[in-house]
Amino acid sequence: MSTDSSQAPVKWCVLGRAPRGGFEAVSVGASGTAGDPVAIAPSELAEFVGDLERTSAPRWVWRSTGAVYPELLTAGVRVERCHDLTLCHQILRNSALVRERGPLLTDPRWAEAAAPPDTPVGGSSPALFDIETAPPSDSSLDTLAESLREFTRQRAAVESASEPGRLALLLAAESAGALVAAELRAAGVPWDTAEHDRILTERLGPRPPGIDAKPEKLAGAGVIVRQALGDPSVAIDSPPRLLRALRAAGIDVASTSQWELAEHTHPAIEPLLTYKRLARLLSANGWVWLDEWVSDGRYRPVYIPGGVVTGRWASSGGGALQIPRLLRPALRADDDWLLVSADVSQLEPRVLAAMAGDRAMSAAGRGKDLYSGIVASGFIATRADAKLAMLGAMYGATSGESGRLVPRLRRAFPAAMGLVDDAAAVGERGGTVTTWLGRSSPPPEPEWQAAQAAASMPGATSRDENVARRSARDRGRFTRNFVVQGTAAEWALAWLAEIRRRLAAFPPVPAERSAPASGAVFSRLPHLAFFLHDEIIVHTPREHADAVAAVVTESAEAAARLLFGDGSVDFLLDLRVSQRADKD
DNA sequence: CGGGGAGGCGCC
DNA sequence: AAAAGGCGCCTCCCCG
Repeated sequence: MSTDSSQAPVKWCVLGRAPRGGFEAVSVGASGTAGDPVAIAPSELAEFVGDLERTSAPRWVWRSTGAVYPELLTAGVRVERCHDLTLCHQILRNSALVRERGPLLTDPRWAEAAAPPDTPVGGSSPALFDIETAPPSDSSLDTLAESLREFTRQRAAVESASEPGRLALLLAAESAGALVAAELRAAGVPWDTAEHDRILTERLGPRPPGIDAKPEKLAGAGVIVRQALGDPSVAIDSPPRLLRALRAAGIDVASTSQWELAEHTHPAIEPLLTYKRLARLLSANGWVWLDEWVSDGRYRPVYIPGGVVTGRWASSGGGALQIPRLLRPALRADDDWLLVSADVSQLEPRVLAAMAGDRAMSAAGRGKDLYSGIVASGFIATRADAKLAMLGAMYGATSGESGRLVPRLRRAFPAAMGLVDDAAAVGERGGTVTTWLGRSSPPPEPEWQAAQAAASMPGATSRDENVARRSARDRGRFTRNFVVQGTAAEWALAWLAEIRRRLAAFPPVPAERSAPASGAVFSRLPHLAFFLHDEIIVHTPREHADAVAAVVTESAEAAARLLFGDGSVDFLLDLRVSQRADKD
C-alpha cells in the first residue's frame, strides 16, 4: 500500500490490529485488495491516518469507531468518512432488504459485538470510549484479517439487497453518526459551571458541606410536608412509606407519582410536589453531577450511536438525553464564540408525510407549523388537539382524549395513517417492519411467539387469549412507531453528517481566538456540540455564526433531498443564534 | 454487601 | 392509575 497520491485514489482503507502488536492497513478498491498490508507502529497510527486522509481521503473501515477514533482526535487527526463494521453488521443482519444474509451469520462473534451490552459498562465512567475501558468485546475481531473478511461479507450483503443504494446510504449515515458521536465527546458541550451553580443555589439553597446533608430548601420542603401530613418522621424518599403516610392523612392515592398527587387537594400536596422536584434536580443534575461530568468548562456525555433498536442514539453516563430544560441556560458559548441551535419542527409527522407520500399532510406542514396546518384543514379544532392526535396516531393510542381524536386524523390523512396502521398490523401478526432506508425491526421474542401459539391451542383459556391479544397489540404499537421513529433517526443522521461535512470546510480562526477546551481538532473551527434526536447545537467562532446558520438550514434541505428526493415535504427548523442555548 | 427490580421522572 | 412509542438514571428495597 502506498500513500502516493499519483496512484488511483484509494476507495476504502481497512485498518486493524496486527497479530503481534501495532496496527496494519490495506487499501481496497472496487476490484479487491490492492497490495500487501502495511505495518504501523502504535506511535505512528495518527500520522499514518492523517497522511492518507490528506492524500486520498479513503473511507476508513474498522471494527469500531468508538475504539479507535477518540485517540486519533486527541492526536489532532480527523477523518471524513468511515465504515463501522460493528454498527453496519447490526443493521445488515436484521434488514429485510438483504436477500442473502447467510454469510453474515457465519461468525457469531460479530453479532455478539454488535449487541448492546447486558450490563452497563464501568458504571458512570466518563472514559467509556477510551480503548483501555472499551466495552468488553471480542478483541479477536480487531485484527485486519477479521475486519477484511467481515467487510467482504457486508459488501456482498449490500449487493444482494433489493435496494442496495438505500442500504448503502444507511450504512454511510450510521457510520458518519459514529464519527459525530466521538467528535461530540471530544469537543464537549460548553458548560457554564457558575450558571449551573446559580440555578442550583436559587432552587435548593447553597451547596451543603457534607455529601449526605440536604440543601436547606429541600429540607425545608420536607418539614412542611411532614407537618401537613401530621407525621413528623415519615421518610419522603421512600415511596412505600410515603404512600402509607399519604393514605393515613386521608389522601386517597394508589401511588406517589406527581400526576396522581396533582389531582388531590390537601395542604401536603403542593410542598410534596416541590420536594419531589427539588430532590430530582439534586440527585440527577446537582453538584455531584457537575463535579463528575463537567470539567474545564466542557460537559462530555457518552453517546451510543445506534444504541436504540429504532436507530436512535442512546447514551451511557452523563445523561445527555435527559438534560432538564431548567439547566439549558448553563449551556453557554465561550467568549467570542456563539451557539447556533436548531431543532426540527414536528420531525416525525413530516417524515411520516414524506414516507407515505401524503399530499394533504405535506400541504399542512408546508412553510408553517404542521399542527396549525392540521387545524386549518378543518378536521381538528385546536393546535393542542392536533398535536395530541398526531402523537396518538404515531404511538398507537386507543383510548383517552388522544385515542378519540385519531379517527379524525384518519379521515384527513388516509395515506399517512394507512402507513402506520399497516405497520401496526404487521407487528401484531409477528412480522417485521422496515424504515425508509432499510433498518428492520427485530423479530418477536420466543416468549411472544409462545404466547400467541398458546392462545390458538385447543383448550386455551380466556386468560391465554387475553395475554396473547395484549402482547400482540403491544407489539403493534412498537412496529407502528418503529417505522416513523426509525426513519426520523435516519433523517437526523443525514442532517448531522451534512452539517459535519460542511463545518469542516470553514477557515480556522487565529490561534488567539481559539477555544482550547474543544480539543485539538475543533478549537479553531465551528463544530457540533450537542445532538438530541431532532436537535443540534453548533459551537462557532462569532464571525462564522451567520454562515453556520446557513449551513444548518441548507443541510436540512440536503437531508430531505437525500432521503425523499422530490422535496415535497418541508422540514422546518427553529433556529437560534445566541450566547446561551435558551436565549435569542 | 452487591445485584436487580420497581417506582418515579427527566428527555424526544 | 395512566390512557400511548423510544430511552437513562436515581433511590429504595428485597433477596441471595
